[in-house]
Amino acid sequence: MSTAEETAGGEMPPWAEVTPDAARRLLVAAVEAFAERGYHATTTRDIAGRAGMSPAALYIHYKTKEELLHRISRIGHEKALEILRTAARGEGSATERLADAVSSFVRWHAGGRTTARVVQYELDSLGPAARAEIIALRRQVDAQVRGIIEDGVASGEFDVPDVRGTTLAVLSLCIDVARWFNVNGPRTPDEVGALYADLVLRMVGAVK
Amino acid sequence: MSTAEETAGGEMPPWAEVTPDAARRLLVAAVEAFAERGYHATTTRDIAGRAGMSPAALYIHYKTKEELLHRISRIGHEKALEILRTAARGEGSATERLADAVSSFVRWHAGGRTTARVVQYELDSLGPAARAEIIALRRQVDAQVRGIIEDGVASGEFDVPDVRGTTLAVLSLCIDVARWFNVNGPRTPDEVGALYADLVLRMVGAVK
DNA sequence: ACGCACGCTAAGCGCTCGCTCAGGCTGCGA
DNA sequence: TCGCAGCCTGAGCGAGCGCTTAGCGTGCGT
Repeated sequence: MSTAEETAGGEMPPWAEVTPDAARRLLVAAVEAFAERGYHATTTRDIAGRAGMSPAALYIHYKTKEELLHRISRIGHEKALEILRTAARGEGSATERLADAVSSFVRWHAGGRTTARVVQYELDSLGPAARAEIIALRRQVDAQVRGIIEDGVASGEFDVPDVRGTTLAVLSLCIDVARWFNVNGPRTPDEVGALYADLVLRMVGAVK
Repeated sequence: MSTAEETAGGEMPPWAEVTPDAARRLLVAAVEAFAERGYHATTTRDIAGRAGMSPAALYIHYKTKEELLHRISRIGHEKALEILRTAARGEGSATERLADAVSSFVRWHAGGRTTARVVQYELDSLGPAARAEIIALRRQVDAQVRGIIEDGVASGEFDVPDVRGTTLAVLSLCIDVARWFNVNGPRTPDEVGALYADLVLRMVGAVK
């Protein structure tokens, strides 16, 4: 029940692109199970059970357990990339775009912590081919943030001696939210997003 | 061979307190295996094999596979806490002590990435009792960093609106190093430590 | 010289894993 | 009305898991 609320409330229209309905229910169940226990500690019986099906039903919609993780990871990374791209292509100053990127990226990690956890921490559970595909998406994620920071440096808004290192730190800060954020804790995703946007602007030396 | 070098070079005198010799070899093997594959994906046969022993030998020195993780996690957290306590009790200004704390904490996560990974990311694989013990250690870790930041605010060195949130962010930044740091990458643990210390001083508004 | 305690191994137990397969519902077109 | 296609289940396979047990070799005290 609390899990259902979290998933429904935290993520916008989650996994709407996954069809048919039974395949989506299995995928949502897998996201919850992977986030709670980790990929390797989750059994196919557990996933099927959460979706109200028998273990065999899973294999009608997915070839293997790993295919489930691959699908989740790809869709999740595409969503994350879309969030950052939207912020990076915004019309404001580099300062405004960086604050927007960080706050929305953090909100996604906090609000959709279930999904974000799987996406960010189960990369090594994928096979070589799937992992390579996801790593390529991550490089695009990095490029979005680096682009904004480079813009700010060029316009004189930011003072950043090490652009690549600072980009890494900014992303690192956002991603780690998925590790520690607690839905029942004292902070809302919005609050953490605002706090982190402020901290990141300080990191890049924005005058604000 | 590269694993042996990493362990020997990255961590100072690693696990010297673990005796007898066979128990230490098993524990070191477990750290490597857990870091590479994760706790649940690691088999007792794999651990014993890396230590050059038969699977049964493990159970002479440890009651269960989980006891190995518990021991690793406790020793690792104690080491991390010791690093931060040393920095927090230093004699310099809050600015100097915070820079010292961050750079040494980051160096530990980068240089001993193998250990740090297990310590920071396998908490949920422990049973309730062991997990509670480790969480208590983590609260002490948090208290060290928060103490330095409070000192800096009190002395007027720092400008921090949200001390608890900023403490969280500082620790978060350091801990995530264990996720992304690559021993064969372009940065040394020292370089990352220096960069991150600088970024954190910016986050707390230190004049420097 | 000898016995015994200790550290270790070979073998394997009971169990659960990911995954398969034969068959049974159910709804829709003809 | 009936056949057939698409989903789904019950039962279970082979494999590998954590862990146990019986017994072997070695070194040390006496």
